[in-house]
Amino acid sequence: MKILVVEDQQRLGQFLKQGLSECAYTVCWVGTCEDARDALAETNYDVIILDLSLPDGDGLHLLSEWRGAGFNEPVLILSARDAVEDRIKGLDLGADDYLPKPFSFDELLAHVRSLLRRQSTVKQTVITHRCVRLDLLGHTVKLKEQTVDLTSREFALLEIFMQNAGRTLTRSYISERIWPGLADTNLLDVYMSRLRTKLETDMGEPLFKTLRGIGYQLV
Amino acid sequence: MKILVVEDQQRLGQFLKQGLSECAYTVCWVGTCEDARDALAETNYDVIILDLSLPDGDGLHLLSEWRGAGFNEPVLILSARDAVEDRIKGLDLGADDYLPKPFSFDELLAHVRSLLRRQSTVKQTVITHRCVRLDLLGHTVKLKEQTVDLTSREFALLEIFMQNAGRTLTRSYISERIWPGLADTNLLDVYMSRLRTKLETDMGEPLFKTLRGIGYQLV
DNA sequence: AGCCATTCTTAAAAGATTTTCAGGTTCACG
DNA sequence: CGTGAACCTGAAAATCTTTTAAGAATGGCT
Repeated sequence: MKILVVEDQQRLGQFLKQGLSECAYTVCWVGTCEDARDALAETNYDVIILDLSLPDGDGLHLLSEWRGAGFNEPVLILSARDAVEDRIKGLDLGADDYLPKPFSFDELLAHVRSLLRRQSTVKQTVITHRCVRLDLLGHTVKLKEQTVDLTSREFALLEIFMQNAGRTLTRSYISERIWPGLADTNLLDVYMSRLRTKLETDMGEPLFKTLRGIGYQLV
Repeated sequence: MKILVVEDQQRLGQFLKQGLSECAYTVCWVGTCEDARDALAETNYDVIILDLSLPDGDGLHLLSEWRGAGFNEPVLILSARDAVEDRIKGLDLGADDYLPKPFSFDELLAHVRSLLRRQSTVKQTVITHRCVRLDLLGHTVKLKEQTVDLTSREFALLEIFMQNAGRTLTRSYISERIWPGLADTNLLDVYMSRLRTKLETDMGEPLFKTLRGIGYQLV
């Protein structure tokens, strides 16, 4: 389970990162709005813990930006501001939970568990990786805000990679999934080439890494 | 939107019922565990507001009973107990939110809105109607256990009907959704015919009803 | 460097889907 | 009952997707 912590205070950020890590969560800790934007654009998170007072902007603004862009990860707001109006504003902007500072770490954990439990009953239908967003329900693909038209085989292939981002997938594993019984063809090569020409435009490093003799990997 | 309020204090219960009703929610107010059980067994609610101290039992016990039975309506716990341990216990038993008394009504509303919003983003991925099952994620259709192969246009057309089962859909509405800008063709006729031959096999009454001069309806 | 196996790319054939079109059927209304 | 508009259906044409196949490029190895 991946958690993004957006917190500028050094002490608290460090504390959260360490505490959550010890509970077997994968934690990414950023201290600015800009870094938070980058982090979320890159991968999916299961929960976002968001402090409102950030050096380069308002957390609430960041939240409404995300919701507007279609990100619907559960957000837990962390804030010293305990004015009722602020809490209402936060919830109405799309926050899922609100924990006033100071709080006990155990209580934070309980809130995180609650949000995760809820999330797990909801099937994830949008997968994001780098600047690629795959909507399984809408069957659409976006490459940094631009819609990319993929045929159904192309989509299926990309879906396998997105579901296993970072992992190495062998040729036979992929082929068997998309073209069962059609080994000994070079279909996979052809479709990898097509995906690359459609997706690997103006990107720094390539999206798909070839592992000679083994298979491929979405980096 | 239907809300179940479980609250034994006369004054507070009345206040909540009236306040929420004025916000256009349908409210059912009960004062005991027993009534709450009955109410939930009878119909679905979109949100449950649960007070912990009840005359005939503990609210937390009721909650764990529900979760055990598979009810996963969002539950907002309302409680004077503000000990951290109690809040943690409530959340871990399956509550989605915790509002300590006393609270402002506006804040309660914000929490309710947040819970409802989250609920609505939970997308249904399998739609069933009569003996037709449509899996939006898997992009598959089953007609009483038998898989039916549909092309993507056929699937899109069926999806519109399944999403609006029973409702009358005008020709222009459907056409505009699937073939934007391609009015004045008889594509809809052609595809309705195809869907019918694929789906209306050995069924009693037909699946699609034609409303002459208007459109169609999934019955 | 030179070789070989693997992977990449391109083009064209094969296959499937979508669209068009024309003739047939049904239904409401006079 | 005849008429016309609306709807249905089958089949051909156009388009798009998938597959096949063959030469080019690449990378590891001696």
